Amino acid sequence: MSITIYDVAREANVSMATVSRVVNGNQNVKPATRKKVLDCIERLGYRPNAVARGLASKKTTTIGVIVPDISKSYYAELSRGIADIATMYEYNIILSNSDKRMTREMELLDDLLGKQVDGLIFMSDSLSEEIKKEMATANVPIVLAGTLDSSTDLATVNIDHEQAAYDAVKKLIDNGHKRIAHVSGPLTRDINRYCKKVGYERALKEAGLPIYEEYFIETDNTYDDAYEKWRLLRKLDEKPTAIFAGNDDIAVGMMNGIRDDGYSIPEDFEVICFQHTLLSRAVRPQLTTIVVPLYDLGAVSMRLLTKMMNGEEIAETNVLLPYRMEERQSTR
Amino acid sequence: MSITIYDVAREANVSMATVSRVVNGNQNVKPATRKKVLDCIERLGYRPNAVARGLASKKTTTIGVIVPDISKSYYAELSRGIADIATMYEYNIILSNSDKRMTREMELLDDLLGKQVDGLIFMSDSLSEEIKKEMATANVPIVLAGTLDSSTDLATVNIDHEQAAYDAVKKLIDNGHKRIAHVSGPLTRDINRYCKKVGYERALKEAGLPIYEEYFIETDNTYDDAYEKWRLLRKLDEKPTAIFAGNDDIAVGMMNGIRDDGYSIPEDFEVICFQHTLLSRAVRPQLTTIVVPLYDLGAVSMRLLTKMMNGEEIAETNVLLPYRMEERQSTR
DNA sequence: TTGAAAGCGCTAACAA
DNA sequence: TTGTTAGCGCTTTCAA
Repeated sequence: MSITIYDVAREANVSMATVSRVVNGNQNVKPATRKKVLDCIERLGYRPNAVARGLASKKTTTIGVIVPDISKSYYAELSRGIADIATMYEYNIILSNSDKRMTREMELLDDLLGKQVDGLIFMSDSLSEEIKKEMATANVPIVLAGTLDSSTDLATVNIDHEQAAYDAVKKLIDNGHKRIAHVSGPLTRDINRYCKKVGYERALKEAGLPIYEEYFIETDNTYDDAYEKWRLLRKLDEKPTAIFAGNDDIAVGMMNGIRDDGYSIPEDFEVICFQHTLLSRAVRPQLTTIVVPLYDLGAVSMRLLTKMMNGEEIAETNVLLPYRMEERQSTR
Repeated sequence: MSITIYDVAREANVSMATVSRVVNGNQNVKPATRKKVLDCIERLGYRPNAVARGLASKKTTTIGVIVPDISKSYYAELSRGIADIATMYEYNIILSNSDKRMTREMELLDDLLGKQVDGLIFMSDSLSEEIKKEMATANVPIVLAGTLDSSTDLATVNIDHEQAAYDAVKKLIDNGHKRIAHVSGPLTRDINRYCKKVGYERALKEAGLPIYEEYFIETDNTYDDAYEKWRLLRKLDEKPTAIFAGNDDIAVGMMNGIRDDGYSIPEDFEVICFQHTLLSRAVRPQLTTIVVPLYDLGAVSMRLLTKMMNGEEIAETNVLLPYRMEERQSTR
C-alpha cells in the first residue's frame, strides 16, 4: 500500500484536513504546523492521489485533445502549442488520434468525457452533425483548433484561410500569371473546400481570369500523391504557369515532379504554398509560402479553453490569428 | 448534476452492483436484467465516471508518456506507434513534453505518478541518477523508448545504433572513401555519444583509417545549425570526401551548405544519414539512409508495457528492433 | 443471479 | 487555526 493523506496526518499529529490544506497551499495553517506537515510528507514520501482528489473536487486538471494524427507535423506542432500553455496552467493532456474517422471521434469524445476531463480541444477535417450533438452533451468547454464550424456556436481558433489563399493567388496574378493551378488537399477537409479553394477562385474572378476545372487537382495531402498527380498537369496542352499548393508536402511533390521532367522553378513554373513544415526552407529552391502559425493556433486555443474553464467572460469566441507571406525562391 | 450509477439502478429497479456488473460485462447477470439495465443506461444517457472507477479499482487505464518534444517528427512518429497500441489495449495516454530538462522530467514523473497512471513510457537523451531514483519509487512499470540505460535494469526498446552507424560508415569506406566526417547531434544524447560515434570510429579503425578530430562536428540536431557548421568542414585544407550525418535534418543542412558552395552530391561528397523524416526522400538528390523504425519503436514499447502491466513474464526486457539501409542518390 | 455495505483517498462544508 | 464528518461515484467482497 502506498502512503495516504491519513498516514501523514497521524504521523504529524494533525487531522487530514490540515494536511489537505498544506498540500493545497491554503493560507489558514500556522507556519509551524505547515512545517511539521511538510516534514512528514517529505519523510514518508507522500504523493497526493490525483484520482481521489478529482473525485472529491470534481476537477481533474486534465484536458482532452482529439487530433487526426499526431505523427503529422502540422498537428505535432499545433499540439506543442497546446501543451506549453497547458503546462503553464498546470493541466495535463490526454492526447488521442482520431484519423478523422467520425465513429472514432465519437468514441473518443465519450471516452474523454467519461474520464472527466475539464475541457476539450478538438481538431478535425469536418464537423458532422453527430459530433456536434455529442459535444452538446458535454458539460465542459470545447475549443475547435484549426477546424471550421459553420454555425459558429462553438469556440474556434483559426487563421483566415480564405484570405490567405486569395493573397497567395493574387501574388501569382501580380507576377503576370494567367494560368494558375490549385493543387489542393482533400476536399473532405472543410478548410480546403470552403476556404482555400474559394479564396483561389475569388482571386481569379477578381482578376477577370477564367476558372479551369483541369487546373484544380485534389490530392490526399501527401508528397507522394502530389508527385504522382503532377502528370495530370503535365499532360495538358495548355499547362499552367504557376501553382498554388495546399501545403508544402504537396508543393514539394509537385516540384520534384516538375523538375524530374526537366522544367525549372521558378522559370517555367512559379510555386507558392501554405507552410506547415521545415520542408519549405530545406528544399532548393526554397518555397515561397503562407506561414501558418501552428504553434500559436494551439497555444491560443488552450488559452481560450482555460478562460472558458474558469468561467471567464470571452469577448470573441471565434478567433482569427494573423498569418504572413514569406517570399523565397519559388516565385519571382 | 450528471447521471450516476445510482440513478440507473433506481430507474431499473436493481442494485448499483448489478448496474456495475452490466457496465463491466460481467457474465453473472440474467440476460433480461442486462437488457433492462442497458435500456435505462441508454435512456438516461449514463456515462460511467472513470475517476470514481479509478479510485475504487486502483486502475486508471491511462499511461503516461514523457517525451522531449512532440513537435519533432522523430517523437511524433514514435508517439503515434505508442498511441495505436495503447488504443488497441484501451489505454489513454497522458502526453507531456520535458524538453530534456532534468528538473522537468522529475516534475513530470511525480505528476504522472500522482495521477495514478498504470504505466509509463519515458524518452530522453540521457538518464540521470536522480531520474532513476525517482523511477524506483514508482510502483508501476516503466519502459524506455529510444533511450539508453547503461545499467540495463529498466526495460528498453531500441535499435542497435552502434551497429547501424558502423554499417553506414562501412558503406562509405567500401565506396573508397578515406576521409569521412561525422556530423553528429549533441553528445549530451547518449545514443550519439555511446553508439553512433562509437560505431563510426569502429568502422574507421577496422579499416585502418585514422580518426581526425576535425572531422567530427557536433550540432544541435537542426537543419540550420548543420547548414551553419558546414563552414567548419569547408575551411579545411584536406576536406572530407564523405559525410555520415546523425539524422536527415543535419544531412540536408550540410547538403545545402555544400551545394550553395557549388559542390555536387554525390560527386564531390557522398552523404549518408539516419532517416527520421520525409525529408530524406523529398530532397534532391534523395538521401541514402539508415531507416529507423520509429513507429515500431513506439508500438513495441507500448506492447511491452502492456505485458508488464498485466504482470506477464517477459523473456527479454532490452529489445532491439531491426533497421535497414536504403540506398538512394547521395551515395554511389 | 442479485443486493448490501464497506471502502478507495481526498475535498469541503461546518463546527469548534 | 484546526478538526469532524459527510460525501464524490464507483468496485468488490460477502451473503443471500
